Amino acid sequence: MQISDPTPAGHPALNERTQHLLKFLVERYIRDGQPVGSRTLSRDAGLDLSSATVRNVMADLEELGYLRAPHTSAGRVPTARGYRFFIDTLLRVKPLDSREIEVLRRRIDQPTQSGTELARSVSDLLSGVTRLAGIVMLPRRQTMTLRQVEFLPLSERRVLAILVLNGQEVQNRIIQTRRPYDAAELQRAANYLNAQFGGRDIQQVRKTLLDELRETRDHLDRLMQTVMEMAEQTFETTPESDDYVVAGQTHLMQYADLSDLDKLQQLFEAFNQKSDLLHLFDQCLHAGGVQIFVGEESGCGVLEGCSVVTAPYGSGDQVLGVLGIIGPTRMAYDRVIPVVDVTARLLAEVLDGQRD
Amino acid sequence: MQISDPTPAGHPALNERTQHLLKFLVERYIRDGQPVGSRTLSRDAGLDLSSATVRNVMADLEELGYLRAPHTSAGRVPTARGYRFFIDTLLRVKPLDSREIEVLRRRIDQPTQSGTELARSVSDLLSGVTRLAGIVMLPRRQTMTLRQVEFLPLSERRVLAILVLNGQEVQNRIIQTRRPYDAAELQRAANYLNAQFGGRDIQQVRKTLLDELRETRDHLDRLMQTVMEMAEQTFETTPESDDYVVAGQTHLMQYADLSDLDKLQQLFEAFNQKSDLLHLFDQCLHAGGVQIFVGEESGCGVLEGCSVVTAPYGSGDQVLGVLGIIGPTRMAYDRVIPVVDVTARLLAEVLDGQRD
DNA sequence: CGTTGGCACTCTGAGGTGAGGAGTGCTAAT
DNA sequence: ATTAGCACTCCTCACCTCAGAGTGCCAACG
Repeated sequence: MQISDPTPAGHPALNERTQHLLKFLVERYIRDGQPVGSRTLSRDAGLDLSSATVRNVMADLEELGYLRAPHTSAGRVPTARGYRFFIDTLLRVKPLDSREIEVLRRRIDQPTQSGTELARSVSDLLSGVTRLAGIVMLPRRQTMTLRQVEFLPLSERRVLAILVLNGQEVQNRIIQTRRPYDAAELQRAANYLNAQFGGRDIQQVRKTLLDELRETRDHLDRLMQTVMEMAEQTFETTPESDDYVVAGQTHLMQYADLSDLDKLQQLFEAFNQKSDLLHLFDQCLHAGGVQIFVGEESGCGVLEGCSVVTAPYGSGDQVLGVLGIIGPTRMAYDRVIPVVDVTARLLAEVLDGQRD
Repeated sequence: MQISDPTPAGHPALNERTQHLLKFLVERYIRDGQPVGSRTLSRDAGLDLSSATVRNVMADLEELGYLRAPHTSAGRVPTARGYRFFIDTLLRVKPLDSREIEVLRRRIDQPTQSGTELARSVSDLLSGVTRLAGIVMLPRRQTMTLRQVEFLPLSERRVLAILVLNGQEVQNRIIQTRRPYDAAELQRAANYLNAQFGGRDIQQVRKTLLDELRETRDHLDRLMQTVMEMAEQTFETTPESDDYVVAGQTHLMQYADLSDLDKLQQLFEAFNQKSDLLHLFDQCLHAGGVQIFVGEESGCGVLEGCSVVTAPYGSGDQVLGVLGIIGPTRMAYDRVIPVVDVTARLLAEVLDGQRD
């Protein structure tokens, strides 16, 4: 597994002792959620140092921006920068054992009717295992390959267009037509489109057709006119179905770190809003591995106090989407990271399997 | 508009003055969210009574279970029973003016691709207008009429079944077949099904087919075998797509009445769980008008402190589903009720319009 | 020179107190 | 039946205190 850092920031060299103390402090804070004081470190960190010495080290770490003290006499807490350093250079991830992986695989590899359904079940899984909010972005429309298109007359001027994409995803659109079409005409148009464009990228299809239309303009034969009218609406703005699926939002209400109702509400609204998070996930599409955003690193104001762990998933060598979790900055990274990583891999496997 | 009471409870007769005071108190409490004291009522209720007299009346109302005092010196608050009486016999609803109705109509009567999309947009509307959580239950699968069915071969052993229901709703199912079918066979099977069962209720279709299968058993001709294998999976457990759609849950976080994080979390989980709420809405399907559940009247523990206002909507004389809102018990019923009522009517209109 | 014990200092959070206010219930007078 | 008056209760808030935790700094130590 490779973990990439979205905002590589220079970290000054720290001696081993300092690193060890920082690591211990972050781990302890993640475990207990309480600011960690010098005494605790002196006692439990296993370094045989007096609390006074630890205090000096902590003062240095605070100077460097890795720690901060909520108030004068309250021990120290990691800052976003502290978490960053912890994740980048101190964290040792616990790989999942094969039994756990098997459980995940079984839960992902269930027969599903649609991409959305699969995404929902995977995000459920993520949120269930991590007790955080799970997110699965759906395969992007751009990278969809047209497998088959069919037209079904519904009534006089309404035609149902059916798109089969990537061999498992089916989309419907209802088209209002300018004139009535009969079944035979529609069949011919579909045949033409399938013959010409089957296996091609859907965006490309759209572009090619538009170009063709522009060139040949008026002298289209009847078949091509039909094809054009159908295709125009079929491939137009592909229906923006749900772009991602969230599960387990309610888990976030349990973390004291986020218990401010206002913040929480803004966060939930961001989940519904989607645009901000989509932007964030877009950035992770081509990261080639687990990516972590701590606190406001994501550039997203509402994510203050939250971390996001993502991994792209793909079928074959093609990136299809991104999945991940959102939780409080104070989360068990050593566990969450491998879960996200493995889930992405398993999802890829399953998608590969469904390809025929 | 008729408002029906799900739990008709006998109310002892109250003299006019008492009713007036109760009405004023509830209205004031809904407006301000503060317990209302005898002085306030004596001053503002317009009855020219001393606070002492009012106190006597309030003591009676408390005795009857309509009011309660949060603590000794804190004025009175309506109980669930108090709200109930208020709604049943004191409330005067403010009808929407035609301009508001027009705005609603426009927002509902947008072209949509599917029932789910329409439901989402309507629940968005409900939650936006009322600043509560809006819920729209989708048309029940039972009452769906089969308009058309088509089969599309996807690969060797996978067939895409397309169901057109009620003239606007389209459903897809991918079917794994026992043996390969070619397009012509599938076409014949679809033709048969359409001819035999077009316009019939989908559950009925399923039942009829099953019966037929049981009777004729082994001596089915090839066409009927195809039909059976297809139909079996197509009409089987109709895919349990989302049963209802919720919007604006986050609004509920703003009400101090519900600001207990634990409660709120349970409530949100109930939204996801769906089963409890579905049960509740089922009860409203045939109520024939706006129905209101105050507090725990719904029988649903998590709805403590919440009220639910529902109305069934239908197309023609057929009930299709239920829509409504959920909010704190302390809500502006005089405004919410007509909004829910009118929205249900408008949705029915729109559905009628889309029928062809 | 890094490390340590000691000490004064700061800040939080829990618990206690007391005044002010709001509202009640009761009673006796109207 | 209604009302004024009064004693009473209870909440809220501001204020205080005090113990506990943790710090920063300094001087001493190996």
